[in-house]
Amino acid sequence: MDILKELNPQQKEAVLHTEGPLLVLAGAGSGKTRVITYRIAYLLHQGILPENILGVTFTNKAADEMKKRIETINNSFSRQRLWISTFHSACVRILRAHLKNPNFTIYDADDQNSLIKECLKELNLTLQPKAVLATISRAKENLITAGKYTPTNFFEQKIKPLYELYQSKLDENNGLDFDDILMKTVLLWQQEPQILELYQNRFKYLLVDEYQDTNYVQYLFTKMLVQRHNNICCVGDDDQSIYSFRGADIRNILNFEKDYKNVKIIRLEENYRSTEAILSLANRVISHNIGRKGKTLWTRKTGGPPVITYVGADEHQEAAFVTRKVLEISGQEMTLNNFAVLYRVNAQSRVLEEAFRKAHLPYLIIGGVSFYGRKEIKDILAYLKILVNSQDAVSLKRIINVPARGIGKTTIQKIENLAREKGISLYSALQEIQTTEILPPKATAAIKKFVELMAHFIKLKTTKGVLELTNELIDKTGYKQELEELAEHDRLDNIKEFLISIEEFEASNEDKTLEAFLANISLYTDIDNWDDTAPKVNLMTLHSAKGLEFNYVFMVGLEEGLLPHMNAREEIEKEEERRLCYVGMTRAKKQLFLSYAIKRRLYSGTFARPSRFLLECKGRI
DNA sequence: CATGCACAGCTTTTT
DNA sequence: GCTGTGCATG
Repeated sequence: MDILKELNPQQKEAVLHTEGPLLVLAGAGSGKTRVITYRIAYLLHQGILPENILGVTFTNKAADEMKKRIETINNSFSRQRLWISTFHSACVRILRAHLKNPNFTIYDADDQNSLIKECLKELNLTLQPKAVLATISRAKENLITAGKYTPTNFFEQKIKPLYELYQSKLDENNGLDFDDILMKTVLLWQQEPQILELYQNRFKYLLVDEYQDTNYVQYLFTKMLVQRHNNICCVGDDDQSIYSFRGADIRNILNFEKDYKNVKIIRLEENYRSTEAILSLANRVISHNIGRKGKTLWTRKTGGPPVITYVGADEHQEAAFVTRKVLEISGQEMTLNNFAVLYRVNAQSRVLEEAFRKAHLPYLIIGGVSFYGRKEIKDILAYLKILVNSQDAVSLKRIINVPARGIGKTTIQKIENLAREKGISLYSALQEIQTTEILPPKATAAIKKFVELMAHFIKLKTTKGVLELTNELIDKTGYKQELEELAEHDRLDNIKEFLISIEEFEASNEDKTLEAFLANISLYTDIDNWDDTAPKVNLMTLHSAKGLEFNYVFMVGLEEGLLPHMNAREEIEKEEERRLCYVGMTRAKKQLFLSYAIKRRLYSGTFARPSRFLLECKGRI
């Protein structure tokens, strides 16, 4: 097979070792994606059917790219039958196939927030929604359902009833949060072994990317799945584990040898991305961490322009430095998409934006408030979600009076009361309440009009596609008109963009139903649609930068308190900050710039001391 | 029901 | 120090 010539000995070994558990410890820029794609291409070449392979990645973007790359190597297989997807997408597919009520709504962070606030109100508690949700999320990641949740301290005692109420509301709404998607899949497999068997038999070969960032449910998912055929290939890098705050457990990769028998371990240590100047510095920083699997990256790209450190008087000077350098280098040879500015917290982007705008440098912020997180998009999506799942009260309450149609807070309260009394959904209560005299005539008329409007859309849904339906929706609800009257051009543009994304969905997916569209869109984020060829400087957090590479990388705000962040107090947390720093540094191909400011106004504090990670490079820059 | 003001909250977040 | 949220007022 010709393609094997394009691999180095270790990569080739990883591709050819198809039977039995395999752990590939792949350093930054060592051709990890190449190994996975070639491995799948090789399996297909060996006559393995596409439906017998499951590849799991962490982003849709990675999944899409992988699929494309496999096709360029080998395009004689059925794209439909090969599953390369995120954990969540795979689980949604499984749940949609086996759940009694498959038209569930996926609740994002925003929806979760509304729901937990309701719960806090009902139980008369004043905890931080964020803290509550984080605790519930941690529980779900560890497969602890509300019923099984046993408090061990005062805080958790307060959480218990909240978790129970929150979950019962989710169930009533037929809504699943992101954690439910994973937890319910594994629970389904535990409760109905014949369903698990179905998938065990189907997926003879499992590949998991970014294994260092899997949490307990994801770990279980993979472990249960491979029990029959035992062909699991996990690829990851313990030095790039940066999501422990989301439940990622580095032990999954560190204990791989104990979890599976006859494990083969292959290290990929040749870095094809960065120059020696960059890599030696990164190696130096990460060597300060203990408890590593241990590997040292090397590169053939000896020398290279030195890593440059810049000290600014304040954050504005720092931003000016970045702008100046970008202009200087881009003027000579490089288009702007070759540049990235990486920071620890999103709040740092503002100063940079100002500087870029002043210099007329086009830039693009990745992450932050996502496109699908925008109010106008979420509103439209809420309408669509109700059409699929009328039990979804969160979405219903979101748009019942958007645009304003005379259904106020008291009215909604009365409808909610009726729904609770009769034990029916909020949507059913809308119909029910019209036959009573609970509401004043004006409100009843407004409800009637709203219900008729929704009924119209529900009927339309059976005959029209998603695009036509949505077009009519923004029109008939008066949503578009309102934005036009308020001259909200940005929002109108966003809606136009949303309509384009529907067109793209209809063009590229076989299942063009609204159900499929919603399931798909809930699992997509900005980075998945990111056009990395547009001539713009990329701005993003260090976290968002994982898996990406740029010729020129600027890491800004290398100060104690920012990187490592002040909230990372424990030593293990400091080590994760160091890994974050390592991830940032290893994104650079040609040249790396490190900077900090002597004085920085962020929130109300001032940071002053250079980051310890800079000091750890000492003697090298 | 819309607007304004006060006040909380502020790390990262592939899904 | 800034921004989004939530309640009170008109």
